[in-house]
Amino acid sequence: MSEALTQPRTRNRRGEGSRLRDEIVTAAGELLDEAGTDHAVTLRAVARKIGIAAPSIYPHFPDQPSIMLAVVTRALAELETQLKAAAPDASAPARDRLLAVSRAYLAYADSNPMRYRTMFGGAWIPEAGTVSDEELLALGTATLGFLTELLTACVAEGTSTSRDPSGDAIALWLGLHGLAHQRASTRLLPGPEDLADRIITGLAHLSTT
Amino acid sequence: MSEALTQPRTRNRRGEGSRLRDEIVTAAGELLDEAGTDHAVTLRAVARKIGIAAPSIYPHFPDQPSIMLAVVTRALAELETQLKAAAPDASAPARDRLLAVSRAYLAYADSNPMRYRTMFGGAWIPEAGTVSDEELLALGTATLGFLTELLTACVAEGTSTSRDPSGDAIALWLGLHGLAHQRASTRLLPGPEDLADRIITGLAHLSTT
DNA sequence: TGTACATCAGTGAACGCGCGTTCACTGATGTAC
DNA sequence: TGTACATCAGTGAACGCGCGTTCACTGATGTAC
Repeated sequence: MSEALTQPRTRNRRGEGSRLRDEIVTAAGELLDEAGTDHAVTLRAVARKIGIAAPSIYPHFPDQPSIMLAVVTRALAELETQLKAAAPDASAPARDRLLAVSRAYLAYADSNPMRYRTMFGGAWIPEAGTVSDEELLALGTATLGFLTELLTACVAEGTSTSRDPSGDAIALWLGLHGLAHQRASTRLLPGPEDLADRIITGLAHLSTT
Repeated sequence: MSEALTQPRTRNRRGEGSRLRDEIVTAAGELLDEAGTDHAVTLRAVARKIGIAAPSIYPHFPDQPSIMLAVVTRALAELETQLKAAAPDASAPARDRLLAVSRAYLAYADSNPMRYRTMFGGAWIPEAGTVSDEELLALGTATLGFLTELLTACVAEGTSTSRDPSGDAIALWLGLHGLAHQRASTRLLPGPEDLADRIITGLAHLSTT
């Protein structure tokens, strides 16, 4: 009674039952953002948030970790979209594109700190082997591929002195990840204003001009 | 009965009650390492592991987060000790000392992945304001100070071209953190063999010779 | 067009479990006299 | 030296709670005839 203040939820029409799946993933993501810990994302809490009975989740997800996996999968897709949107078109200098994408990566983490931590924090990784390592790796590969591509273009353009763009792209990603994760964890340790650019130029061997 | 297979634990003598405090912190750290998630570190699990009754924890810790704080505080002290132990004495070139300490940092994370994630993962941060931000910051400052000192020495020695050693020390720490955290989270994404050295030299502006 | 029926989307009550926390307690140990 | 007593270290039973999960179910909706 106390939680039925919202209207009793009109059920989905036949054939549209899978809409609930989306609602579950959305609600789980919101709980994560609000509470700042995956402790809060319980089956019952998700159900409560949507306004359904807890058992209604079972037709869509076998257990809690698989909900988390869906949240992370969606978040990674979001991140990729935002990175692509932030990149100027290919006519712009590769150096500018790499900087823009790197900054967009940090911006994503800044505006979705809890989600970011969950995506790359490893804490959500399913207990049992419900998700294969390969699957996990594939999730993060798109972003890395993007950075590799841009760094290679910088080298071709002459604005990066990297002698191993694919290896250095990993180093760059790790540097971005370090900064993003630290900022997503605490707001302390501000560092100099151009900290992000130092990390990017340092690891991508970019020219400083 | 099933868990009283170990002998019934001789109680501490008078005045030595605070030994139990140490045992609690140790047990919590072990649970963390074994389970790989702070979900496993419950008051009851800790008590079970030591072989005491759950309420016996209360004279030593008011709640679970304060146990986690003690675990993290101890782990940071351990890390600091290992970094100091890994540094050659001051007669060695500063560049060698910085590399040795940076590698020791990564080695610590590699051999204590779960503990590392907990230390810097932010997930253990107490819900309420039981610990001040300043306190948290102070915990991590020792390591950073160490890096700053060494990087400054490299500049003086001429093996680093950094123009802002304290700012670049933060960048270096963040780079190390990114790699350490990633490795502590999954064993995937191996990258090139000299990945660590690329990050260190890139961010510390070290000479490559 | 009407109607019986299968299916789909979701419910509500109930279970057993481990948790944090409380309470009154016990029994060994050191200390004051 | 002996003994009464305060204190300290830790116990064991009990509570209420939210959790995951099961089960039999309900009622609307589309479909076959």
